[in-house]
Amino acid sequence: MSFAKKIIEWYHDHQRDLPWRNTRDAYKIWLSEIILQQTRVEQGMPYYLRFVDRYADVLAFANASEDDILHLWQGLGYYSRGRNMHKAAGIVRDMYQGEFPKSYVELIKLPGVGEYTAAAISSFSNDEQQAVLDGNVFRVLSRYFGVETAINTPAGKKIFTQLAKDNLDRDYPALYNQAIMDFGALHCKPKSPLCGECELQLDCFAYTHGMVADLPVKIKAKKSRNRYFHYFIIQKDDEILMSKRGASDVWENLYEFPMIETSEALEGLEITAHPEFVALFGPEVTISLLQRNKKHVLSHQNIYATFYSVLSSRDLEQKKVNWNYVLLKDLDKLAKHKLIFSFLETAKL
DNA sequence: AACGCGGGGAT
DNA sequence: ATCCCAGCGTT
Repeated sequence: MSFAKKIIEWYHDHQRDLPWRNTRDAYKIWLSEIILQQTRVEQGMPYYLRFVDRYADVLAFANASEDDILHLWQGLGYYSRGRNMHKAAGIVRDMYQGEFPKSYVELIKLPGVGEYTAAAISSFSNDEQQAVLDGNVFRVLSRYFGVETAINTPAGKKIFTQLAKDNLDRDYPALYNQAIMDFGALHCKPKSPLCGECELQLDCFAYTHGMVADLPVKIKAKKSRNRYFHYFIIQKDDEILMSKRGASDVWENLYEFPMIETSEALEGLEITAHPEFVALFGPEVTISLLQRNKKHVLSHQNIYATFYSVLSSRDLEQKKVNWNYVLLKDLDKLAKHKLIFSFLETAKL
């Protein structure tokens, strides 16, 4: 029996019932695929349900504002996905008359849709013969066929792309793609895979050679850097000063409190001697510490955030173009990153 | 070819 | 602590 048939056989007995598998609507499949990029099914599920409920079709999605999309995306991470989705929806509205494309060659042109996502949507919505290659597929193929080339190198990508294509079930591309990903997620897991009860055991290179724990090979990421953020809570009557983050850094276009970044950790109220602080607030300022060195871990950096309460007599709204006073009761409506919304949950302003 | 980009769960 | 998740875009 072919590799594909064995995978599909496993799938018949073990598949998950997921909402985006019960539709051929390319819009809904697109929604699920973008949400699930680098995101576990359990984590993405509530977001998927919220999005299909709020935006029933791509036109509703396109006609929302980017702020609205990011607000619904809040807490899911990798926010460029939300921004790119909004751009893509606008393209589908303006260039495709609101009809979501279903072919690989059209899908891959959309922002946020790469090779994996184009293969997934075109096979699931239109039975195109496109093999998906995601983290699950890399792992299953490397173990079963014994490929030791690192998966996160161009050479590895080339080998695995070919291997994925060669093993695609040409008669049932959608079924096979779903099957191999579920097999990787539920059975051929990164840690403690279920080899003991695996029907593919005797044909699996890694199992027969005692290399299951060694595959796939992956080049390790470099170490995270440390950053120190100082956030200022500035209230005026029933309003609070908020700032919208710019490009070329984390959390692009999300809202937060006005802040200063320093290259080293600071003690107590040392921030008041910082040139940037003096330029913003001047000498006539009252400041107090609210929360110190809250650690926030991203995949590529460690952020240490300190929160201060600030009373200033200056007109601070004009200090920066991205600064604006927001009614406290409207704070919930802004798209914020986790550091900010989790501070607000405990702060009770 | 390498890097930047979140947040959370499993081990 | 470390790994990795239905990856993509930029440099």
